[in-house]
Amino acid sequence: MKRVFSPPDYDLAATLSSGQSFRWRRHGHSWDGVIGTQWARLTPGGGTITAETATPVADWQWLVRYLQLEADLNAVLRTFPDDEPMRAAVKECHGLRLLQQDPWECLASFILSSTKQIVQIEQITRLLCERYGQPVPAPAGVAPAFAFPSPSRLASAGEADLRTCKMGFRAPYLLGTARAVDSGQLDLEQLQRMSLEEARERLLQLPGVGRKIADCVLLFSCGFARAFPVDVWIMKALRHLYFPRRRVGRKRLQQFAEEHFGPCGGYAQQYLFHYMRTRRKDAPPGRKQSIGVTGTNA
DNA sequence: GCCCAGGTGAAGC
DNA sequence: GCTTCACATGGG
Repeated sequence: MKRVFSPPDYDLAATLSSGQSFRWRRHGHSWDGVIGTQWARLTPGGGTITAETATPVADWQWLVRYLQLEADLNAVLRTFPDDEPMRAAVKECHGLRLLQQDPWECLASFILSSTKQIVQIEQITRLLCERYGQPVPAPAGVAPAFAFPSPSRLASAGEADLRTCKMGFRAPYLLGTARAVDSGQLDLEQLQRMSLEEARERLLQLPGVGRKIADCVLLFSCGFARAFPVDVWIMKALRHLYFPRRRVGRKRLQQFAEEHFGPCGGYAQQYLFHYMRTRRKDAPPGRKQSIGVTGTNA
């Protein structure tokens, strides 16, 4: 089944490859993935996104919500600080969006993300889904598709068994968190009804979940646009762009980010993150590319 | 071989 | 409070 959407200013490739979700695979111009229990192929072109599914779909709300097709991007961009680094990042990453993901998949994926490169997180989650996920219908000729495994399925797995998915020392974290969610100790669906601070407190009680991963879950799956994950890339970006030649610790950067980037700070964070990661690749070897204007190189 | 990767938790000052 | 270190695994 096929349906065409026309969201303004939507860079699908940037959005799906910017380290929010780890389950999309590019095939030519198209992207194949699984949302919930639905296989989907998304193809951008000419200001549209064409969605194909393997089974008939009466209501596309699940996709509209996941891709945030009705979100007002310009309203978000207007909240960004009017400084040179943000202008450069917005210009460079025009059309980058935030997804609204399933909280469990998001939480589990980011527990697996620590000190891993994105390409490896993609590999681990793929192995995890193939081993523990429910098969979902996919068109003939494409790779078998799987849903993300449920908390209860992972809660009943053995740690050694989980390690066969190459997650290493993260296995006990994932297992412990799966058990906490499966037992009802934490109801992920309730998080979005709490304050940001309270929801974060609840997530921080899970094994393998610290400030950064908690903020990723809050931002990418609970609708807290202010949550601002600070990872190694963002630390590098903030130091370079806003604190050149000063020693600034992680906590201090976190505090600066919360004050400086405003109510949609998480969006701004994603722009900076993607900007840093895509900029570096076309930098000539052996020479650092200047990013943004910091005053010293203006 | 070395260093690093969308970190966290425990142990040391 | 802060800093340092171990934790698996793979890529450059």
